[in-house]
Amino acid sequence: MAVTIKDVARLAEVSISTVSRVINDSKPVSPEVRKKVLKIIEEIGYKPNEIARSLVTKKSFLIGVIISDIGHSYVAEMVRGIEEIGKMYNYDILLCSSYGDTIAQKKYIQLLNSKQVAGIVIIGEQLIKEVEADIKTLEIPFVYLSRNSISKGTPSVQVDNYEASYEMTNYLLSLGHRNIAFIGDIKEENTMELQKLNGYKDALYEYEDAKENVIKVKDSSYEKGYNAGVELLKKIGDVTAVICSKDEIAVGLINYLNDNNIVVPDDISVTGFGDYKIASLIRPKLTTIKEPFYDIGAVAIRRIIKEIKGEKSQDEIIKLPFQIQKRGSCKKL
Amino acid sequence: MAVTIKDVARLAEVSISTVSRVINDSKPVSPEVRKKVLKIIEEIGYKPNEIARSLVTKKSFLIGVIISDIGHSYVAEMVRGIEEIGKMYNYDILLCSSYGDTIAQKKYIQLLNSKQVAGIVIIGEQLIKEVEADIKTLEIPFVYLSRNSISKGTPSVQVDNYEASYEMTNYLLSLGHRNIAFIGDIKEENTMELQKLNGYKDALYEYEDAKENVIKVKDSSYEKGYNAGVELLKKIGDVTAVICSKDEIAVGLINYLNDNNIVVPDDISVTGFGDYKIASLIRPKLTTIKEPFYDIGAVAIRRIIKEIKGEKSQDEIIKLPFQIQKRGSCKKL
DNA sequence: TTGAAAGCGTTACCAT
DNA sequence: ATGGTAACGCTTTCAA
Repeated sequence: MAVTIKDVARLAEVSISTVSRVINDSKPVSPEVRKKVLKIIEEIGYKPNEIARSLVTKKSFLIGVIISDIGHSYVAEMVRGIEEIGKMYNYDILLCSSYGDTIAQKKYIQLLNSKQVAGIVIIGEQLIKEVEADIKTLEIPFVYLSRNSISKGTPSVQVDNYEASYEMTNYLLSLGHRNIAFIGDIKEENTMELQKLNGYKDALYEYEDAKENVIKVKDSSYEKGYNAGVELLKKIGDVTAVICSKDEIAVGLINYLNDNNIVVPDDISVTGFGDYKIASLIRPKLTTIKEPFYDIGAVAIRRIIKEIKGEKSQDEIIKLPFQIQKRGSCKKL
Repeated sequence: MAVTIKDVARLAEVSISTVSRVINDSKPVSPEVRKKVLKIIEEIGYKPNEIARSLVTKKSFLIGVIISDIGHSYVAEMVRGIEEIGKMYNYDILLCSSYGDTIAQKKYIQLLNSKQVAGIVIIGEQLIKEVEADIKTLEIPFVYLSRNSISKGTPSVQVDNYEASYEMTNYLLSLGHRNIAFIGDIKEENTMELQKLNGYKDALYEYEDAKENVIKVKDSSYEKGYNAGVELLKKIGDVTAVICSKDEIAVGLINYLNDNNIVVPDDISVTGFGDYKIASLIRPKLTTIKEPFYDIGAVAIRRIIKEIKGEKSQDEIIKLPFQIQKRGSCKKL
């Protein structure tokens, strides 16, 4: 049996209330007593039982993080941000992978609630309204993070996708490209992808000689990017640059082009979105939008901690700055 | 205030003991009463408070996972395995990233203990004896996972690195290569790297015309692999194939060779170790040893759960099968 | 089969 | 400034 507050109290010859006060700095304790208690604590290596603590305070210093899949490097980055900043405030991370399954998400939300988590972060491609409703009834501070979808009225942290896409398109235009294709996972609900598409379109709009070319893919995977290459090839000679809405798509596309003896960037320029780890590992290195995933996680958890402390946050959606990473996959025309 | 066992008891007109028995199936309850209780539970959506439960049972259904860095894809894979299998047994994952810092690891061990975790998995490049000692005093089931170091007498799950390296070397030999270099992060403590080196050496030993060439790197990173290329180039023309002890090293090396107009696999064959995600994303695709990281995590957690249930495990080190993934980075001489 | 009550290790209120 | 004690929500003896 581990040592408890009672042992400390007995050995220090004070009441457990006093020991509690010393541990929590909750009420004044005379210096001598404090010293004595601290000494005993040190001696017998007492550690407060967090479980008992949580039971009475109803706070667990646990942040539930429901993710789609830790295998995605951007998710891992976000989790890092959440964890590292959380730890600074003594919060620990309870990890739950849903693999996009709504049932699992709902189950985890209940589970997290029963573990009395202080906050919840959901990271996923999409936030189902049902899940959102579930979480809101709990009155637990929460933030939704995605690289993909937007949920109106839900606290979130992200970059300005429209702006990023606009700037990237402009960059390609400035390089002399006029026939720039856009490959994206565009669905009605996928608002971020739509924002990117709009940024692309609006940038092109300012150039009379620019031509729009949109290829839709069903999801944002390496394979879909690879396959999109087939459709793109029908347009080659025509298209000189491609904006991909995700790095995976770009990498898949580059591999397809490579496998078909089309040289990036000599024959065609390619850009991505995200700046995942792989972006600087492949050859040519990928020109892409650097999304600050770590910071997104960090800001999300800060926001939650703020809310725990009672400071209601201001904006629903916090926008973080992005950057264009110019690398070898693009070339002046 | 959430509904508690008392509410259920009141509404079902039974005692809380009975409700408890129904929830836990711990003692016989008459069918009618059970049904009534279950109905109420369903109706009011009662979920037992896990915290209160843990307090009395001293079990938390939490598995502490202390990792180096979730950013490494192999770590992410292991965590996936741990999490997914853990969930099947109702265990949740408490994630702690140490970034290799011993102090942090020790702190987390105490923290996990105070949260009354049922088991601990440590994933890291190295397990410091001090940390190991700490954990062993706790008498919490634990497993150490690494892609790198071995800790004698510590429960672990891994592949047979010697065998894998031996087979990979043999594969290259069978392709006609005789001047095969080995690049590894070899330090005294790094026993896995040493095992790989020995596998390589022993395989070569059987061929009289085979030549040994070992390049040591300081750690297993992409950069070190890239830089190892410099040293390797001094030997080129001579060396026709390179075994890298990690995929990162191999990818770094391939990029270096690529940047210096040396064609893989035409001029030189390269192999890796791990089969991280990137291995099949780069061009040429990397021939490598597929280590079953997901399964390693899965087996580790199974082992812990077994131990929780009182079945002491058999072997200290469980060996899992590996596979050689033959891809484009190697060529017949 | 069921209920009453003790107890898990804390915190927080109420006295003193 | 300090101590006593109820309460947190549950499990688990002990009796009935």
